[in-house]
Amino acid sequence: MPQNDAPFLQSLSRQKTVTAICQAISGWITQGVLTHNDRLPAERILSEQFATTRITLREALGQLEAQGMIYREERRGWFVSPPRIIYNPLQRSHFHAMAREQGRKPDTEVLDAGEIVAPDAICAHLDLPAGGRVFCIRRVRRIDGRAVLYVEHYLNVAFFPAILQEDLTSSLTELYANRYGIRYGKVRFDMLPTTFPLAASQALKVADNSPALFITRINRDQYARIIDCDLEYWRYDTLHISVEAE
Amino acid sequence: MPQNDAPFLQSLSRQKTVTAICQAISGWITQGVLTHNDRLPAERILSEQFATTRITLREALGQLEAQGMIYREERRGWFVSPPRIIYNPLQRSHFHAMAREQGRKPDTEVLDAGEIVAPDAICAHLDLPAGGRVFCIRRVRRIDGRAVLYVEHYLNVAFFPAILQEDLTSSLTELYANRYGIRYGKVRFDMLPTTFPLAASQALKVADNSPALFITRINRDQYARIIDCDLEYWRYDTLHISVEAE
DNA sequence: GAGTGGTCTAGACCACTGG
DNA sequence: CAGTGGTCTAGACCACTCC
Repeated sequence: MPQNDAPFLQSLSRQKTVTAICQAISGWITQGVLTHNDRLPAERILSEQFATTRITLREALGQLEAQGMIYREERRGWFVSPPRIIYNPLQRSHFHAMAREQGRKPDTEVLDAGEIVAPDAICAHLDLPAGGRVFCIRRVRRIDGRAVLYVEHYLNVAFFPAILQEDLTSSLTELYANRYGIRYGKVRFDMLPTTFPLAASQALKVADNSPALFITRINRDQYARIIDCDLEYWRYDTLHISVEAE
Repeated sequence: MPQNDAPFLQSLSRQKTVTAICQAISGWITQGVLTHNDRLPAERILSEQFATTRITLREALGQLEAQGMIYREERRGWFVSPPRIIYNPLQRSHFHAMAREQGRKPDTEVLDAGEIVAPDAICAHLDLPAGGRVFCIRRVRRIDGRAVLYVEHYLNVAFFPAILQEDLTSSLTELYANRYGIRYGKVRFDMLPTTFPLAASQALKVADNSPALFITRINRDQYARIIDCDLEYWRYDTLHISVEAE
């Protein structure tokens, strides 16, 4: 029997099984059969529906994932991606305000926070001598309950005495302004698509090979002093970067 | 026979076959056994070397691809990724200069160029009434011989009479300045990770499901008039975006 | 025409989630 | 503990590239 004989949808168009599955599932999504954060049927069910194997079905799911149409949660299943968040990394970061302005529900969890000897890369970013000390705050941030961002903040200790005693679940931007009189000035950011490092994939409960958007922000205050830097790992289907120059 | 009995490297550490393969191959690359744009051995050879199946081997290659460590050319094989290009989308685009400054060899091919009725999305970007006419230039750009960017330029016809008669393989930026006295001013750009559309994947000869970085730039001139927009599709392992605010 | 990657089949066991 | 996704086996044919 030729391999491509029967499978679903191919009676009409001579296309690949994987393509046919992608079109069918994205049709469900665009036509509203499935909506944001809905869970897809189990892989075995789907592979049966499409008269194919799980391997082939997973190939199709992987492509929809790459398009940002669906996402997966480790060992829990596949879900329909919600709309992307519009993010301007040049603006003074304000995760909660940004999310709320776009009609979404933000949430922040502090994984841990402490004073540490800065890794060399961080010293370079913050213009500190090697072996300098920094506050390190690791947080997970959610949109509508879905963990989308793992971030490590490294703060120059000189500017923020006793900040670890503060409530770190809210906006650092506000804390800087209200408690220390420090406002964000110039920002530099670097961004590259890659995969999650282990710490991030565990915190976000995604497969450790999932694609991610890695963004480094180096922030200065109103006097152009480097005050902190952020290493941000975003689920890569959550963001729409939008930047307007001055 | 238990599935995980023999495969390569697992005698020492109890890790997944896929992980072991990824580590081995990335070791070859970091240790210089393979360098930029070198071709990897055939999949069948590799799967034999690692005592596994092609499916499993391809899973590993897919992960290295997601990390940006290797890339593939449709039906030709797998290759070691060269270093990323550093790109600041806020700067007046200048592909050739950018590449040369970073010690790379740029190259541009014009696929086609003509005057067309602008799609609605383009009219919105250029602030034109629906059905407005634009020049459309489609190009493929290479770095060190590797096709990395498929771009569609849409120019407001009012600003660039007879531009289609010019040499379009070189920099549009220079052409604008030298021939029309138009310089880039403010830029807006939007960026989202997704996959290549068909036209782009064919032009770049990549699998049509490959991940891509989709960047839209809307460019104004020195008088803040919108003069053109670019739809850029980059191989996503080629770029390191770096932006410094004013 | 030989060899390569692209696609697909038809199963299996394991580790974890969630009731 | 049932069910799910994660991982893996051992093959096969096709379409294309390159010699």
